[in-house]
Amino acid sequence: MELSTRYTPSEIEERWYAHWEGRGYFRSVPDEREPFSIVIPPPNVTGVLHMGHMLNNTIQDILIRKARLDGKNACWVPGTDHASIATEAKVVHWLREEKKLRKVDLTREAFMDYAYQWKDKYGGIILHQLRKLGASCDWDRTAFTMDKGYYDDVIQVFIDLYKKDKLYRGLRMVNWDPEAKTVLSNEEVIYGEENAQLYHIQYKGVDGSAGVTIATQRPETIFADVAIAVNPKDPRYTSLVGKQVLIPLIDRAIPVIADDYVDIEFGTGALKITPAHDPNDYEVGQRHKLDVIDTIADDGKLNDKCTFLPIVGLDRFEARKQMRGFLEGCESLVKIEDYMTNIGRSERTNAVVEPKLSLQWFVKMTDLGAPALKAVIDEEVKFYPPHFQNLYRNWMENLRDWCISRQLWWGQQIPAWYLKSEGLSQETHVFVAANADEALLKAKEATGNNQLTLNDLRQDEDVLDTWASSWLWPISVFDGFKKPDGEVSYYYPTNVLVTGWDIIFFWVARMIMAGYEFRGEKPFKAVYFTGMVRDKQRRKMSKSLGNSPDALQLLEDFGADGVRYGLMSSAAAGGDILFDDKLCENGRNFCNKLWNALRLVKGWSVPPPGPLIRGGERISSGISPSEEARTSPTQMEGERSSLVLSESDEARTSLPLMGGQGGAKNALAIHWINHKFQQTLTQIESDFEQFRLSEALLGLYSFIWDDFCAWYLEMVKPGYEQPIDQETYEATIDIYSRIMVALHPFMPFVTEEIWHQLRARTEGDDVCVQKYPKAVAFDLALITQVESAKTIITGIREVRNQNQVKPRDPLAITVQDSETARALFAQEGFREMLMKMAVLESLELSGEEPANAKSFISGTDKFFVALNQTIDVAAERKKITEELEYQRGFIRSIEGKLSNERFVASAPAAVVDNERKKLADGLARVQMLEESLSKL
RNA sequence: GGGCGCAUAACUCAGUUGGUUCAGAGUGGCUGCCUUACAAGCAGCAAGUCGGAGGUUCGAGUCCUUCUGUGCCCA
Repeated sequence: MELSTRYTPSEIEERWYAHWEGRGYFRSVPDEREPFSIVIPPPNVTGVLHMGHMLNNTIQDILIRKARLDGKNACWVPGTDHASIATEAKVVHWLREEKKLRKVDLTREAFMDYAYQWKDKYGGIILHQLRKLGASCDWDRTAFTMDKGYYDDVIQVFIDLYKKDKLYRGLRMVNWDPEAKTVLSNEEVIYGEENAQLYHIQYKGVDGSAGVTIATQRPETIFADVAIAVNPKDPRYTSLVGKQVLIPLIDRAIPVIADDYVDIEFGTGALKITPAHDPNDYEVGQRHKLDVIDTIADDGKLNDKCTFLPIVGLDRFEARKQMRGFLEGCESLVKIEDYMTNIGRSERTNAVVEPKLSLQWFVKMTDLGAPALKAVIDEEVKFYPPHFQNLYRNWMENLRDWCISRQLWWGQQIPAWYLKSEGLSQETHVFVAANADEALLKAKEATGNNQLTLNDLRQDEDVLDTWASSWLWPISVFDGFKKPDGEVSYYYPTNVLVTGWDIIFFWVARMIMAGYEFRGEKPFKAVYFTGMVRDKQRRKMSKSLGNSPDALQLLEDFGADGVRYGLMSSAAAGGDILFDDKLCENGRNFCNKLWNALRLVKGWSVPPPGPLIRGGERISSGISPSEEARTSPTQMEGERSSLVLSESDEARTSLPLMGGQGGAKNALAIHWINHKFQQTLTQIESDFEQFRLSEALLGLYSFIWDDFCAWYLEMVKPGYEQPIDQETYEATIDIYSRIMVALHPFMPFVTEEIWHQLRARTEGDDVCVQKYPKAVAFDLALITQVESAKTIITGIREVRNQNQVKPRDPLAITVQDSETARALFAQEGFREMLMKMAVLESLELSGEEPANAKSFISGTDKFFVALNQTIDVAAERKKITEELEYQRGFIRSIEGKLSNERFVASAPAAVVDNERKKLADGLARVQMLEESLSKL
């Protein structure tokens, strides 16, 4: 079969994904195996796949696929978050555009019907997009934070917390989003430096004196002022404290008070106190028992409490503009100065947040926080990278109560009912219950009035903060609230959470709290924090900047494996990644490399069983192999070669080295690549344990590209139109297959395809469900030996390059006879390997230094490359002299170390021995260089 | 103001408990190759006082102090 020179991912990916899913490989049910579970950070149900998702989910998929290959019961639970504000906004927009309906004209029930319709039609697109990435989620478990069961869990938790007195309703200063007309949690407010103006306004004294000048950036709120505050230590104002001043334009008298909160340095040192519109002013107001005058309505417009009619009904920003004229008109405006300040904006709508006094539901955080903080400090829950502990601790030690009510419809409606009757304060008549009937029972009980009906009750209009549902995610997706002893006890705690550090407070911390509060146990053993994906200019990728590449287009252009490679190759845990298409290009090229290695191997012809063919050519030389190549073991028809026959890696690497059908060279190459693979696997195992996924991938990449393709395949590759021996062929297919398993977690599609191209496989023999190769002990000496061969070959190639000798022109090499050289060449296959890889016509070991040759040193051996050209003696002399300088310096530094008694006495013996060896090698090299120099 | 990071080649970044020839990778650059798997490729090469200064140590890119620059979080 002809294979294209390029790997074409598109149809291959679709086919394999369907195959995996069809065979139920991603399905997990509890069994006797060790579980390995991950719950997906649920993307917004409105979301579409972006770079952050791809990074995040690639990491999860790698971990899940690795666990699956390791024989664990891997379970990855997918799902979406109802994202109350974002989704409600989309639904409102959709109703307006498509249905010509306004939210205000709809009943709550009708709106919710439409919202669910919208969700079913447009929601969860992202889950389908994740399939294109290769995400091996158990789709049968797809969860949604507004599913009936999930909804009920959220309600039950609310009731539970209320019963435990960890939840209360109270009047507090909150962050109000006038655009979405809802309250926001502190975490939903984004602060940024913005240009603003500071208005210096004079408040005249009631006694006709000059009074005081204050500085404010919000002149439109002066009508809500209830006092002027100064610092008690401020000598400028001591005489004023206790006096009354007049608010400009309306001439309402307010007192001047003293409070430590006031910063003497800032502005004029006098501060207007507006408890309704500033959290700090609210605190001051509380301390001094001042009134609260709320002059701004829910929509951000000024209300009639201003008592200054010209600006009533104006938006707060418009009012601010007009205030300038009004203040100038009454000669109260002293000056306006520009300054930079932090402005808080709504994460969702970008509207400037309005501090507002409001009656909301809060979760008490102190009790919840303590075990959650301890868990992380004690590394019960381990953070990767660990420094996020500090960020977490910083926040957890300064917890404020969590405002969980939102003035929206899309979400879990707060299960609290109030008695409608006038005159009763809502606070004293709140009934928290699972449903209206229960609430009614409670109401009757509490009031002693059995005549009450459902009509007398009113349910709280608000819904819960989205995070007040997603903090239950790791428990609820396993139905852990209703069946605490069910499968949740198998999967929980989950193994690892993979998420961006930007939601460490929103979500991670709260999940840990919920875990301990509702199950008495952590929700996950480890948290892997991903960095942010940024563009080349280091900007965060965002829709508004338009700098985020289209995720689907990337998958289309480079293939899922290519994109996965691109994201992972530069994604150390916690570090931001500067995304560049180039990275995906590397990934695509890597797929292509793998593909072409396949083409090479598939192109080999294997002769039918019969007389053995000796693959390694023997060229007579002065070197005699340590012993005659042993013949390969007798083989049964159809049995795999001795070099590959065993299923266990242990046996594979402990085989004696001997020449097989492919000769000593191929035998050496096969052994070497197998041992090198073990070495790579050992590293990968440790990388995985520490979540060093990027290192694991790069390790595999260089093993495959350099060791396997550039060296191994070139070593065993037969000559043009030559067949390959059975043994080498089998060994190659075998190692190639195992490499595909090792790479599969990172690049699932291309590895599955190649796995099937390499051999005819029986139904169900898929790479996706193999056993991950287990690292066993490897022979470092053997690896080092072949490394020396590589160094020598590179040395010869360099001489070639420098002297314009064509790669295909055979060269004659002389090796300076020495003990070390003899030892090297005693290795069977070593010489043949050099002959082939360096393209040599002869290789002699000799005591004589050949004339007219270029020399180089590798290790402590000296090689002469015969050239049919005159040697530039001066240039050669210069080169050798430079090298000599370097080597002498090298020796001096080692001698320095070794002559230091304290070094010799305190450093470990191995280190000292190694220094001695380095010194001896250095001296040998110096001697050789000096010889060369004298002969020139 | 409090806290947390980062600074290594032209660029983007690795570098694990301090110790092998440890100063690395990829990209870019340079030289030469259309070599029968791959030009999305092959062979080779050059570039760094590991931000500055001090300290601990037999030994520091790695640990400590400090300075400078820079980014982020919280207030």
